[in-house]
Amino acid sequence: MKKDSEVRVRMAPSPTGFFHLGSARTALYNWLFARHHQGKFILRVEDTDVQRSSKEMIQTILDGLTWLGLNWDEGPYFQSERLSTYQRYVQELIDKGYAYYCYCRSEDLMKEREAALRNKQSWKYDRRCLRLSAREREEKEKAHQPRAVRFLVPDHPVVFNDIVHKEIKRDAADIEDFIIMRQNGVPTYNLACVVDDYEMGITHVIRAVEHITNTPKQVLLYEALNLPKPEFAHLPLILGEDRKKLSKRHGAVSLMAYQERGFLPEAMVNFLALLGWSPGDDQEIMSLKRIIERFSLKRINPANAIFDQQKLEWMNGQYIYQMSDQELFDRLKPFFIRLKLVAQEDLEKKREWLLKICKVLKKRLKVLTDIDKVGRYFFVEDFEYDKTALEKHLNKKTIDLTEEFSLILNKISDFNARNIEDSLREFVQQKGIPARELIHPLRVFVTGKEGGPGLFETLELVGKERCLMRIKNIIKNYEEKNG
RNA sequence: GGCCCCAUCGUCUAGCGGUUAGGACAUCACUCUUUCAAGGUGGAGACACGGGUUCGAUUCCCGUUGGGGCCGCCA
Repeated sequence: MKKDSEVRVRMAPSPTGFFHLGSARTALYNWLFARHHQGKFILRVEDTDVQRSSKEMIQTILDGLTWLGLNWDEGPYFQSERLSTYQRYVQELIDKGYAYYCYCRSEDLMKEREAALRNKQSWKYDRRCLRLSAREREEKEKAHQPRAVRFLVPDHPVVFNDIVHKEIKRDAADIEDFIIMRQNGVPTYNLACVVDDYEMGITHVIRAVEHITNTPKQVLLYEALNLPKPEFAHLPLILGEDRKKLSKRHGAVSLMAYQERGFLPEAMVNFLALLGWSPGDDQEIMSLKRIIERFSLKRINPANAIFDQQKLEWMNGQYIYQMSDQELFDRLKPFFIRLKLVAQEDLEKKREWLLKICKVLKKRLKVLTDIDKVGRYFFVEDFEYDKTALEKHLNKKTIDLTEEFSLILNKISDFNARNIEDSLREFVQQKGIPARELIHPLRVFVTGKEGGPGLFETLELVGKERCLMRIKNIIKNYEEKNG
C-alpha cells in the first residue's frame, strides 16, 4: 500500500517497436527519480492497441531494463487485462454528460481531415454526433451501428504546471472532442493512462515532450472524473544528427544494438543521464550512486539534445579503461565466443593468457567488439595485414634482418617480453642500427598492424611458434614475389 | 494550416543582472613512447537577431528568425 508521501513513478512503454534509446532514457529518469526519493518505480505495458502489440516486444523491453539495471518495484501491469476497469470510468463520464457516443466512420473522418490538411486548413471534429436528434440516434442504435465514445471538451482554457517547462496553457478551441473508447470497446491512450496513473497512485508523470500536447486532454479527464492530478515533467527529445527525432532512419537506435556492439550498461546509463540533465558541476564520469544522489527533475534542460555517439564511445572507453583485467575478461567472454576468437571450452583454460591480453588492450578498446579490430591477431591466423604498412616495411633489408633475428628468437627458451627485448637490443647493437628499424617491420610482419601494445609483450602473447610461423610466411611470400 | 515546446562553442552542457562566459566530447598543435592507444600541456571555437526593463543584460519581458513536436478509434 502506498504511503502518503511516497513517490511513485512509472515507465509506460507500448510494445509496438524495438526498445528505443529515447524510451531507455525516459525509463532511466523515472528510475533515478524513484531511487533518489526512495519511491517506487512501476512498469506498465500500454498494449491497448491490440493489433500492434507483441509478446516479443514486451520481452525486449524487460530485457533492456534489466540490462541497464533499472529494476522495477511493481508490475509489469498490462492495460489489456484491465479493460473492464476502463469501461467503468467511461460509463461514468457518459452518465455525467462528459462524454458521448460517436457513430462516425473513422475512414470518413480521416478523409475529411486529410483533405483539410492538404488545403492547409486546420481540422477538428465538428461534434456532429453530439447534435444528433433523439430519432437519429435511435435509428443508429437500432441498426447496431458501431459507436465510439468521445470526450466532450469543456469550453474553458486548460492550464497545468510542468516541472521542466513551467506553466503550459491551452485553449479549449484547440482541443477536439477526442475518442476515449474505440468502437471495439478498448479505451484509447489518454483515458487508460489517466485511469491507471490514478489507480496506481502515480505521483509524478515523467515522459517525453511529444506527450505534452496530450497532457491538457488528460488534465480535462482528471477534472471530469474528479481525480487528483499527478505532477508532470516532460523530457526533451533525443534528436539524430539531422535534428529530427531519433528514429530508425538514424541507424542504431535500439538499445540492444548498443549492447551487441559492446557498450557497457553503466556507461550507457551515465551517458543517457547526462543527455538532458546535468548535476550542475563539471563531473561527467559518475558512479550510479552519485547520479542517484544528485538527480533532480529541476535540473533538466528543456531543450532537445542531439545524440552524440562519439562522446558515448569515449565514455564507454573510459569505463573499460578503469576496469580490472579480471572484470574486462568477464565482460569480454561472450564477445570472444561470438567473434570466434576463443572457443567456449578454452575460456578458462587460457585464462591467464587472456587476462594478459585484456591488460595490454584495455586502453585501446572503446567498445567491447573492438577486441576484434584491435587484437584479432592474438587469437587467430586469419587476421588481415595492413597493405600500406606492409609496403612501408617490407623490403630486402628488413627481410634479411628479420630472417637473421628469427634465428635468435628461435633460441629463446623462455619466450617472455623481457628475454625478447634483451635479445633484440643486443642484436641491433651488434648490427649497429637503431632498434626501431627492426621493431617496426617485426610488428607489421607478426600482427599486420603498425600500432599496438609494446612489441615485446605483443610477441610474448602471440607466442614463439606463431611468431616464427608468421615471419616465415612473410619471408616466403616475399621471396616468391621478388625471386 | 492550427496549436505547443525550445534557443550558450560543431555536439552535450555550467551560468540563475556585473564572469578574461567555465567544463566535457570532437578537432588542431606540442609532449611522453619502439609504434598505436591512453595520458599530460596548450590552441582555436558559443551567448541567433531586434526592441524594451535596468546604472548594467548571456541572464528578466516582448517580438522576429530558426529548430523541433503534436494535430489517429497509435502511444
